[in-house]
Amino acid sequence: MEERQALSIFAALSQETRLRIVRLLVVAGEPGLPAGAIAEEMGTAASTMSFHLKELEQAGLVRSRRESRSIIYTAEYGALSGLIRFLMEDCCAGRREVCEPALAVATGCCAPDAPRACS
Amino acid sequence: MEERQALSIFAALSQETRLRIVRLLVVAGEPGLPAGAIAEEMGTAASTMSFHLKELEQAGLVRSRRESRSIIYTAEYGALSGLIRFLMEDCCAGRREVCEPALAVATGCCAPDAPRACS
DNA sequence: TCCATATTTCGATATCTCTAGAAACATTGC
DNA sequence: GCAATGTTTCTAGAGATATCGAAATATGGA
Repeated sequence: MEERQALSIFAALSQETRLRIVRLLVVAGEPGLPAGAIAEEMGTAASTMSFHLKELEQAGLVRSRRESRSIIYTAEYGALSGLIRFLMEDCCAGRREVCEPALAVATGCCAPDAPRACS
Repeated sequence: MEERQALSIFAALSQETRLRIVRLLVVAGEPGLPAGAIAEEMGTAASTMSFHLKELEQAGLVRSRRESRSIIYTAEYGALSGLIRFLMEDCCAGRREVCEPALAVATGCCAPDAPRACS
């Protein structure tokens, strides 16, 4: 991942509503959620939600598709794992203090007998 | 890591100069670098650098100590690994698409025969 | 075609962020 | 005590961001 996209993703995730949107969409999974449902869940005006969703889409964190009258948003898992990779490779440079704790978490998350949720 | 601190860290890292500062300090390691040296490296005014360093310190990404006339800044590795953990545990919830690629990176980074740098 | 629904774009406003010069503060050495 | 050095705080201004109502756009159904 290039620095420019990482900066863009950090900016996108630094806003409370947008972080909650990403969380919501990650849990929602493949089927995703229509913009209106997200706005209702967050308690914001439709236009405000549209603004935030555009930010997230431009950062590459979500993808949208039209389905009849609705526009359905889904999480882009690759952007999230790419960001984690960026943090480890960029911040690990020359040091292991960052990478090793991350390895421990990832190992716990992804063990064959781990529950579906990683926390 | 609490959502509040994660938001604060995302905001801190969403600014190009600050991201570069973190990178610089991670590489600098334990001895750290004085504010003036960082400002010179980045080509910013001392007051601007002070502003950014304060942001980073408030986010918990760096720590400062006085040494004679200089103030030395060092990276807080725990905040970085904590952020990675936050991303994995918060975004992995119910899904493995994020965690598994992260595990692959971390494994490569931290293998016994891996070079000091993780990328 | 016309109306209802879902969402985005536009316009305006309030707030926050970034920048750097000037002044203030802290430390050291003479 | 005084000057030099290193850093922070203050102040101000330019630019970016977040919010929402109103208007515009797109789709589906009667």
